[in-house]
Amino acid sequence: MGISDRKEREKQEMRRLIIEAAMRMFVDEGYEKTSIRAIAEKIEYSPGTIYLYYKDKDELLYEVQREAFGELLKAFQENAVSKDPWKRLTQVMHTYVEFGLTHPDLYDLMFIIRSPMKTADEKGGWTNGDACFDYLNHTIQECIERQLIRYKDNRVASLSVWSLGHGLVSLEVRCRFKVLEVAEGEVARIIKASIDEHLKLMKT
Amino acid sequence: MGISDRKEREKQEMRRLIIEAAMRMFVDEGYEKTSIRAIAEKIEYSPGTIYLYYKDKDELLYEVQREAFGELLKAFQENAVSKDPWKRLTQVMHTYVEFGLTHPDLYDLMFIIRSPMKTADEKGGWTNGDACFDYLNHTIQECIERQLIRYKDNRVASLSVWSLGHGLVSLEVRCRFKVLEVAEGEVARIIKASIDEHLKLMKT
DNA sequence: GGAGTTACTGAACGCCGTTCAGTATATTTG
DNA sequence: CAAATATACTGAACGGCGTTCAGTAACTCC
Repeated sequence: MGISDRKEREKQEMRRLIIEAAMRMFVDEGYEKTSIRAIAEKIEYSPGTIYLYYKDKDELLYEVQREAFGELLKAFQENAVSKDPWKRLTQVMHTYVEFGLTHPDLYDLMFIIRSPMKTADEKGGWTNGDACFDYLNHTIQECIERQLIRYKDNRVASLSVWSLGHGLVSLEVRCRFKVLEVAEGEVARIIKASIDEHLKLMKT
Repeated sequence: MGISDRKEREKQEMRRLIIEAAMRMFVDEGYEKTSIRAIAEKIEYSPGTIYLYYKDKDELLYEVQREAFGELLKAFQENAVSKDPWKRLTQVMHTYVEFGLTHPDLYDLMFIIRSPMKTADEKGGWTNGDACFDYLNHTIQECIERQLIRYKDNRVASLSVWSLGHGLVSLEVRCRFKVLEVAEGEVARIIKASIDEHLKLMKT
């Protein structure tokens, strides 16, 4: 039956129309400041229409989150591909931080925004998020197996490395490095130095 | 003139009444979810009254932030007082993380909430925040001077250590460690292990 | 062509932060 | 003391928000 195919296609197109407008506006203005009404106006539909395609504003967030994690994963797959797991680990770290500093509002809704995170819903609510973490995790596992780093416990190592990266990015994004009282460009330099230094410390 | 003294005193009492209600509610429910109306109702005044004492909701946040940083500083002064700078550094770290995990909503409005942070306003908008950072900073400086840690650069070391602590707390507070797929109590243990491991790595 | 389904609208609900004309109380002045 | 002024407070109102839903218009099917 061709008609219901078309209907399905149109439905998907509408979802894309909505989500693309939403993503652009989340990135430009941030999640909180973007109103459903504004998204509706942008795509030239009434506010109510959006609720025919997404349950609520949170669901828009999840969808955009999924896409954003997809982009981060892509960044890993493009910039962190060294055969040497140690080198790859440094690439992962720098890619992660670079991503966060370049797309602060995207980073925000991936890692900072207070989101229900719900349960780990079976239908992969955080699918790509997992994939990103796995990318780091596998790299670290390899490093441990070959004794390239001083950590013994996989989870402890992953947590440490991720937390350092996230701490650097999120403190910068939320302007908490003002206490340092150094020039803005300087901060980015120090952030990179922190990563390199930490990597050096953990190298065997 | 006794009357204007009393007036001044009453004004300060009113400010305290407001800020104490606000703080309790921010801690119980979070900043975003706490409405001016609800604060007003709690202290049995009308919403408009609050605006006679504080310019806007942000100013309530700043005030509570100041108090919260005061409490963190107090925690440092009580729990991180070892003469040995290396020991003191480990105490600072554990105190910081403990503080964050015990008072997640307070931590939230100190370090995570998107706040103008304005400029570093002369009248010490972040006074106690600075003091907390200095506490860490001085400890690290001492460690570097006595060559107790492998870091050479004061700022890099402070940034790294703080970022690790903040990363651990804020990822936990915002439920991003769900990807780890370990039991809840386990996470706290791994977090502490991460700190210890990192401290061990940086020790000379 | 008429019945039934689907897609969409936009007014309305109950929140929010914030403002401000109006009122009641307290103080100063004559 | 009474009148005039200053102070403290109220609560309705404004414009915004996310969300719902009765009503309408267009499309599909018999």
